[in-house]
Amino acid sequence: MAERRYRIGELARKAGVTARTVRYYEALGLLKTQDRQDGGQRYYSDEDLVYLNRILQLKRYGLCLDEIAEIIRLGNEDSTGQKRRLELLKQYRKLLSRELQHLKDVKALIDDLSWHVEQLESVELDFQQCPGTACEKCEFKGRCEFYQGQEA
Amino acid sequence: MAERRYRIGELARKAGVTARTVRYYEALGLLKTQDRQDGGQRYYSDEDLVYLNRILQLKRYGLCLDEIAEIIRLGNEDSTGQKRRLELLKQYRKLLSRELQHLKDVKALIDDLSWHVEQLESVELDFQQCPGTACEKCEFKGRCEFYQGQEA
DNA sequence: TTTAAACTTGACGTAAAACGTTAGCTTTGT
DNA sequence: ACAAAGCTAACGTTTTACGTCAAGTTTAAA
Repeated sequence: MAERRYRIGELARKAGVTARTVRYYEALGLLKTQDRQDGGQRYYSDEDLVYLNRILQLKRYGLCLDEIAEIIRLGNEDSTGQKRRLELLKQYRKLLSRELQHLKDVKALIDDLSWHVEQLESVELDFQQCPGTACEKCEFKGRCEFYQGQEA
Repeated sequence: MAERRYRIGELARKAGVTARTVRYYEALGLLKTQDRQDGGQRYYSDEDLVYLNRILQLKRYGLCLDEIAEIIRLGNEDSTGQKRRLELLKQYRKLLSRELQHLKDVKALIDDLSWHVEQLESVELDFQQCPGTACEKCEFKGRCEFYQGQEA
């Protein structure tokens, strides 16, 4: 494994993005800004490629660039002490709990749609009649959050 | 439960949105466009409120207005026959499988971040050094997707 | 050495999403 | 009667993640 060095175009190609994207990420603080040749062109290593791929992975996970930048920023500031490390952990945990919440939401949606599909299969009701006049005789009435609290 | 009738402002207030939003939803085909008074003002029933709330719920679940519109549109066309009902079911199932995929992604993210938190707690590595030069001696090397396939 | 390809910064453009915000006029409730 | 609430039409806004010139410079290859 020779330590190859890439210019921006090749790096981008290898990661499946454009050079513009790489510069954009650099501007946001996601990628390093040093390591220029005399001419001023950017040079990258395999390590940088791996780093970029990691960023793209986090993006695929659904994080926006801002959130990724925050993670990286906190990590960078962490080179000296332990105090910031704890801060980073705190951020991670925040992200984690947010995503756990998200997971709960998605589960709720799936549950909801599954229920709806069941209803469609049982032919009796559909979204347009439910909730509404059909509520009274609906066998799922008990679990309908809209039917509840309509008294007030 | 008297059949109360609301004008747009009150409906919006009850649902926690603005009148603009209601008109916007109507324009997108999410809400009915009939039932105007002679003067041309919109009038709504409790049923409409429930309907609007249902839309907002789907939004909270993470669906965009376009997707919600699609669901409603399919349902509306379904008033006559059974053929379209099957189409609607297909759409639902598509949505369901998409969200199941999403759920997998979120789980992967949580798994990934949990792992990272563990690493931070065990002090040895962090995001900035990983992956990179530390890879060789990394105990998690086996599960690192970046370390793999760097041979080519 | 000479070019064409690739790179540089800077700046403006874009595209979708989901409304916000006038403007000018009409309708409705007290 | 008159303010509050509605109406349509149309342009504005914010965010995100880049795309796309433009005009000049560097690098790799012949």
